[in-house]
Amino acid sequence: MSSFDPLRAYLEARAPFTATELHFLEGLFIPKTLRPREFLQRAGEPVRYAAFVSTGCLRSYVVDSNGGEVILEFALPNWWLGDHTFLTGGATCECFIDAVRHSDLLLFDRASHQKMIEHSPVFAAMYRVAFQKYAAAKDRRIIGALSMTAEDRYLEFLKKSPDIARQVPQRMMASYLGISPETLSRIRKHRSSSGAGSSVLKAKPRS
Amino acid sequence: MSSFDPLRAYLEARAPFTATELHFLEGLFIPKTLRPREFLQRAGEPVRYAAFVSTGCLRSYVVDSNGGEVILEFALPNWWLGDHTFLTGGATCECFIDAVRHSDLLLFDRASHQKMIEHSPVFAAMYRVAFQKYAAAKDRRIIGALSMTAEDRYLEFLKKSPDIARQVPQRMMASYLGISPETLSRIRKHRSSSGAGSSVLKAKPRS
DNA sequence: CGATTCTTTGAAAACAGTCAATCTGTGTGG
DNA sequence: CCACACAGATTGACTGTTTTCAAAGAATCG
Repeated sequence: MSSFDPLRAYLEARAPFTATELHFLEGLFIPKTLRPREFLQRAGEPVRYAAFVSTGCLRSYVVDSNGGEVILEFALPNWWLGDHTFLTGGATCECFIDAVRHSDLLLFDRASHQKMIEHSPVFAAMYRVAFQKYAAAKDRRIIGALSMTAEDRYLEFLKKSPDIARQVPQRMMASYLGISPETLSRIRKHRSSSGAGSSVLKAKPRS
Repeated sequence: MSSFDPLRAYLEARAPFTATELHFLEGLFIPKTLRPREFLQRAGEPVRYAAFVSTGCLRSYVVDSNGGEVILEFALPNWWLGDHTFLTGGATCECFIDAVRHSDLLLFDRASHQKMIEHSPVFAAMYRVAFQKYAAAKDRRIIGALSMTAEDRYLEFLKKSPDIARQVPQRMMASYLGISPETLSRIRKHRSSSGAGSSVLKAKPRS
């Protein structure tokens, strides 16, 4: 029983890694446990690690000019997570990363990541595929943020990420969707009362 | 004088390619010219090509459920452009790509792209760096779309992409920013008349 | 020119945010 | 076990931004 097991399973499910490669890769990851609300990194700190999530749930977020948190992404088991400057060589983190709940991670630094890419073509190919899917998902999120109403974004989120919706507080879901907690609360109320109408918060029953 | 020259210059500026490598790469690209409004691809068509832009200006966009266009990105000379399903193996295009003005492109298909990555480690590394920067830019756009007002998004766009702002119609800029053409027109009017009142980027004496 | 297409403008309505108060559940210490 | 504190969620009233619809005014291109 090793903390590397979840990542080994992840890798083996995606490409035919040899035992030698797996052993090589294992040596480059550093196990780390985070308690709820504990930080992996804060904005402004030097960029150190990115992580593979073995168990738990984390989030990355930035703080905007008004002091509000904007959640960039949530990470569940079998996801990769890091500051978006990690790969491109930025000196300091642009975002905060902390644990939503107790989480087990496997950390790696830039030098290790470089070694993985260079010494394991299989890993390089697999990582490229994962990264490309991730970029396509970002495009879809941009489209949603620019063209959909708050309610439709919420419904799509429930449909596409029910596993995340189940375990993060409503306040964080609102932040991820770019809406205020109050608005999300009203959307939910509207939907639970009036069956399943999609579009608007019409005619409030003024008692 | 070859249509490959702009791409050769792009590559040589970023990594030490050998003459052999360059010649190998050159053979994988197909020159193509697009007139204004001519399509490279339409949503629903099979995924065929992605492109390197030598000259001109293109855009990729999707059509949302209300029939409105949402522009995903503009591409200027020295940019790569393709459907976001190009790299991940989707069968059909999710977006439209057409030329904003007369443009010269170098097309490549998936098989060629695979060859570039596999046979030229230098190209693979360079492409990875470009792609990672591109993904980080997407994150910043998500943050902006979720947390900034229409006016601030417009101002940031002017600051970060003055070259694009100069050559695309206002209507398209609005679509890229996720606001209606009318709202963009009002923002511009408001700014030209009343000096420079902005909600966040106040008093920036740009001489 | 004439025909588009793009931009501007006005008025009304939809949509979402803010502020403030209340309600709910959870966990803590007495 | 209870009382309390605290954070999260809900609700109401209000404000402000953005969209929509409609029409008129530029600009562009064949």
